[in-house]
Amino acid sequence: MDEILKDLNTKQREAVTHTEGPLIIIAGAGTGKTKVITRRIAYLIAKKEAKPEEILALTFTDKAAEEMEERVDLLVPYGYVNVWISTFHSFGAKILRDYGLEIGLDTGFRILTPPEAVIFVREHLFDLPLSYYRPLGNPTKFINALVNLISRTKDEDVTPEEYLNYANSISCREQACLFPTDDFAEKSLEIAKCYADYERLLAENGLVDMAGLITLPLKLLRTRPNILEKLQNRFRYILVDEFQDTNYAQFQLVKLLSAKHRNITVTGDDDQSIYKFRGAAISNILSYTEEYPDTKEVVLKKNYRSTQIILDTARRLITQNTNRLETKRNIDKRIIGRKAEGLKVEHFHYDTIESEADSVARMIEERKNDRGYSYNDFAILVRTNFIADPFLRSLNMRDISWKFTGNQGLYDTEEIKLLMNFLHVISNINDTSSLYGVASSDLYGIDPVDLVRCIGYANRKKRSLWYVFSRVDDNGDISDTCKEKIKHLLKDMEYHIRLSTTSSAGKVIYEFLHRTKWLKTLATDPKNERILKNIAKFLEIVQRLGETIKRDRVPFMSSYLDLLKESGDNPPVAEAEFDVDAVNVLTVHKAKGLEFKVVFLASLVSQIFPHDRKSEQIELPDELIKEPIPGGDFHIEEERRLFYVGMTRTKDELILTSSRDHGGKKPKKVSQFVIEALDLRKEEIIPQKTTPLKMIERYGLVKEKEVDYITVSGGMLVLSPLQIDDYLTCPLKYKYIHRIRMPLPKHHAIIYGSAIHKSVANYFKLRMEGKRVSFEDIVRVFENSWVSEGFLTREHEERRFAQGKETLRRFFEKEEKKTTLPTYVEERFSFRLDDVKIEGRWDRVDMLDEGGVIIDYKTGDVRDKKKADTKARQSVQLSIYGLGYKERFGTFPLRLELHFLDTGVVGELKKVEKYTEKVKETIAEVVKGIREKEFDPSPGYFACEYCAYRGICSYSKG
DNA sequence: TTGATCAACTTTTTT
DNA sequence: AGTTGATCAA
Repeated sequence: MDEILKDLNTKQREAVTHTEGPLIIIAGAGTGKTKVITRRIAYLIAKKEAKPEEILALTFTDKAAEEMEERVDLLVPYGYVNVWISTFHSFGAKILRDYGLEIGLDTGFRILTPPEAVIFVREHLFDLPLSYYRPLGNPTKFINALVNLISRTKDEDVTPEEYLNYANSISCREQACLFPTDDFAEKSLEIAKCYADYERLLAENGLVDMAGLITLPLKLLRTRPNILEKLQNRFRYILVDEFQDTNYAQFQLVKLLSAKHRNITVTGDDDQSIYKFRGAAISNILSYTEEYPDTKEVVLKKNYRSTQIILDTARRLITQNTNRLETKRNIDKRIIGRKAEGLKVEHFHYDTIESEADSVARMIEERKNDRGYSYNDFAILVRTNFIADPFLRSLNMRDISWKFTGNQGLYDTEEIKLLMNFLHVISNINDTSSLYGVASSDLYGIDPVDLVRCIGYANRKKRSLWYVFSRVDDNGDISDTCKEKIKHLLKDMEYHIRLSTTSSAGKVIYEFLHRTKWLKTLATDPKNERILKNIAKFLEIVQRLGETIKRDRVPFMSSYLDLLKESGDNPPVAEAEFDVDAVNVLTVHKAKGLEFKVVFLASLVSQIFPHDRKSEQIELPDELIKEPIPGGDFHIEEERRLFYVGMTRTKDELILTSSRDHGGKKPKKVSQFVIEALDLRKEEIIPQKTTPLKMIERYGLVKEKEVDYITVSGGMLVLSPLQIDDYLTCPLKYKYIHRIRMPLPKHHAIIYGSAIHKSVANYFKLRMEGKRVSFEDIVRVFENSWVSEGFLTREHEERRFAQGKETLRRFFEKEEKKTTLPTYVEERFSFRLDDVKIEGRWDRVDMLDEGGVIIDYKTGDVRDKKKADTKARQSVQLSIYGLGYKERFGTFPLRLELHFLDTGVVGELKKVEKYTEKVKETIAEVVKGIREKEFDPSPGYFACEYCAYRGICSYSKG
């Protein structure tokens, strides 16, 4: 017993020794919360208040559960202790394994990770009652959002029935015109039905998703009183860690379980609630006393981590929030620091993000040398993973080792890309871009120039790269050494294709690693450890997937992996060894619960910290959220708590940094939180200028530009509007498509679009020849232009085809009513602009009395006029069409139009002159770029997401 | 005050 | 290919 109560302060002891009845421990940062909770468990056992198996302790992470268990083990004499310490989720899983049968659940159920849930929905996409949320032009568009929404809905303990009731009530109100329309009721109903069916499908397949690990036990306890009673009797004491991060459903579960003995202990800190985005209900902690009016309340105020000055500064910041226990319930949370004196919290503002990062690295070096710190004592905390990059680079420049926790992007590493390309080739030898990816890798080291020659050859012959490779002997342009390499590559691939018919995907990959001696090469240099780890991680994923899919063979595996990737799953890359002495770089979220001697809170500028709020693709309606919705600017308050968490990680010294120039056009402002915490006036913030010497030094580090081997012939350059558009999206993409002309598999949207186009054009041509056209004639053209390629499923293709017919019918009926015909259809135009020739084609031109109207037909899901107008204005192609008109007819066209055939919406561009003038400059820039062989990639979130060359482009983001 | 256009950013994480 | 806040012109 002495051991258990040893070196506890009064408040801690009070919390540990409390016996009967509810208890809340409000534990500010660094006040020894874990210590209290573990000692309390030991105390209850030692005092014989409860047997070990009568205690349930719930945490959020495996790590936290492990740590707690370890510490309890040390405190309790008889070694192995039967206390039930686990995460909420694994507790839920255990309950379901034991009693799931009672609610008709297959107790051999499998747990779906979120990406697996996405795959599951995608597999059953056409079994679900979707329409708006499954646009046929991009059926997978909302899958992620739907899975997220359902998960959030479950967090809020909202059942499918409740959602359905809600949707129906909206529908009633909408009909009574009490609600703004925008098909909200219809959409809600669709979601409600989809949610219900999703649940049914999961159950039928013996699956439980993450949120289900909470909601299904809830359902079980609510409908089976005998089981509820059994569990209530069993758990004499229940303890919940990090209570401010529990969601509504989790608290419901705990409440139910503890209803009998009412021995419920929760610990947490309202000021450290930072997981709103995954359902954390801060109201749980804020209104705990309302739920349990007889609760004992202990506030831990002695801090064992930070200096007083740091705590005071953090407090100045956090008291700006309104949703706090201190303000709501008048609790005094002022914490007393580890020591009274200490270093002031400093803020440094810099000119550029680079100089900010350099200075942080320099300060680390200085402190290490002067004060005997080791690298481990330092942490650089950032708001987003993305912003850590410049800091890592600066550390590299000074040869300071670092460990960066949480860099996502396993699928974006070169090694995994190569393996994915390899799997693609094994699945489909005619996948030219993937074969290109494998061939150009270091493993085979085929000369890029020869490779481009082969692709050119493939294009001329209209064959795949594989075809060209297999006849490489006939090709006089290719060097003999290269021919050998190509043959070697083909032999390898053939070997693995044969192997793949009898072996699992994991085995095939493993063989590939061996046969190419890649594994061996990597193992020779310890620097490659990270690459090896990444490969191991990838193999693990393949393994796990292999267990869950019907046939573990490469072709299936590779399409599942594509799906995983598409659905946004991108596991973190391997981390460095834990015990190396290195500076810690991590996000504030990841830093929660950790402490460091010296903390740099970096990149403290507006739009980054506080981060801009990003709304979900599909929002969970407020009405369905059961926790009281907090007032105040909730988003800012959450960010402020996050900032507070970051500050309170510090033991000795806290340094805040920010910088003005982040590479964009607009300068950044210092974060409002810095100003609040330090009570600064704006004029006190003067950026420190980068010295010219520093700037020059940095230039030395810029990677030399890759020499481009694509020739742009002198003289006349011929460009199409599409080419110009592609160049603007990404110069490298332009190079792939229009210079290398890398063949691509057909995308269903392209097949659909071109079939519609051909049908429409054909209709007009016949009409203009004076012929009568029946709807059947149009459909015949449509059918003949249709290619069965690239569709998700047979059903998708059929529906899309039917939709196309519908679109054409509407088009036909509309046009038949008109008395006028187009003046030109599919009319070619070309003009010269300085030394470039622009060649293009108008879909349709109508010469009206007032002037010409150029029409471009589009397929796509544009529903409202405003959006269509915006698209028209933003379309470079349309402006070029206008310029072409001016060049041919000498006058500007009256207007330019985009006709969205699927929806019947028309976007108009009326200020033709302005836009055609502007587009001239744009063209000039593109031409300059192409002439100067500027094919540097411009990777961006959207550009890359829809780029077909992601798999082979090393700059691709996401 | 409103609308058009530009520019920036596409999070944080657990099971 | 989507949204939002800022900024500028009308």
